[in-house]
Amino acid sequence: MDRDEDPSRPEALWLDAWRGVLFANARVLRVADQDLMARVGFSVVWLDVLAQLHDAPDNRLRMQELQDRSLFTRSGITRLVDRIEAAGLVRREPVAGDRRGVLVALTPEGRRRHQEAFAVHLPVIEREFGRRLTVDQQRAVADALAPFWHGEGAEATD
Amino acid sequence: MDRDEDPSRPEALWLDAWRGVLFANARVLRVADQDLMARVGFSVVWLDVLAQLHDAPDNRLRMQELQDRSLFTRSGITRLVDRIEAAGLVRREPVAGDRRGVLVALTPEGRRRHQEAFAVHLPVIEREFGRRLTVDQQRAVADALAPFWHGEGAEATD
DNA sequence: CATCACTATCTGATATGTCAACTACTTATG
DNA sequence: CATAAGTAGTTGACATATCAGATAGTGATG
Repeated sequence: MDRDEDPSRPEALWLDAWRGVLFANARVLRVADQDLMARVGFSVVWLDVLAQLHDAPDNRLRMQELQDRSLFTRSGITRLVDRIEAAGLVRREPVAGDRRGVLVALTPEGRRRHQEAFAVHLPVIEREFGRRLTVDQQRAVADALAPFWHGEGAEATD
Repeated sequence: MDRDEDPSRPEALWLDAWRGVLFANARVLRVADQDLMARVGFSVVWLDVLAQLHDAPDNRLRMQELQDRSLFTRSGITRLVDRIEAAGLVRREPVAGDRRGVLVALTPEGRRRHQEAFAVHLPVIEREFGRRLTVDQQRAVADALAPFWHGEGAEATD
């Protein structure tokens, strides 16, 4: 990892990149979250859970898997699922062969609401985020930040 | 890290970029927050407030200004300041000429702790974020996301 | 100077998320 | 099998965030 760093502003580059991430995240998420809440009735946190289940085989995931794919703690997931279940969008089911475990399954209603929310949410992200970047920038950001969601402990020390 | 760029999904690019922002933000922030909490005794939310005051003229801001500038807290400034004040890092002062308003001022102790926290925090961000990107990637991300903090669409419709 | 509309901040009720302990089940070991 | 160690998920106590008023001060109007 030998790279020459500009002696005049040695840290400015990664610090500016970090600041960009911080601000982009905060600004876009605030708008998108409020929009989603107003138009669909739940937040991006719920949408994330529904999306994970939507993408999962058979629309089902164990609590543990849901946690790995999210940024919540174990108990946080428990309570989050409690609420989404109370709203009828997911359902808890036993796991065949392991009576400790719990499967979280998307209900038909959950699938419907997910599609609706996704359709509403995507254009907002595009408008608030995507449109402000050129295609080259989109690619650059996607590539640069991919390690953060692909592998957890993935050292991207090229 | 060659990602499959399927031409059948034209939106995948900015969506992947957004996902990167989302995850990078959350993952890095989580580590940095825990580190800061363990080593300095307060969270990045506090650091954010102290930093805003540090950068402000005369190390003072009104509640309203603090709220507008804070990245991490959209509301609830009153209670946040309550806690930071109870810890002795800031102090509430009356505003000359407007008895409704409140000025939040950094105390000497607050200034000291801010410097300490900042010195601890920066290297963590570099390790968790900066080091995972090449210099070219740092530059690309910084350039692409600059609009989000150079107060462009910064109108908070809160 | 009474009153109305507006602004700045605070407060109570409630929602959300965390940590540490807990229950229930599984697996390994003798 | 007994039992101990490990795993999956939940719960209670607590910290913090959020929303809807409440409170107090300002400025304009007649």
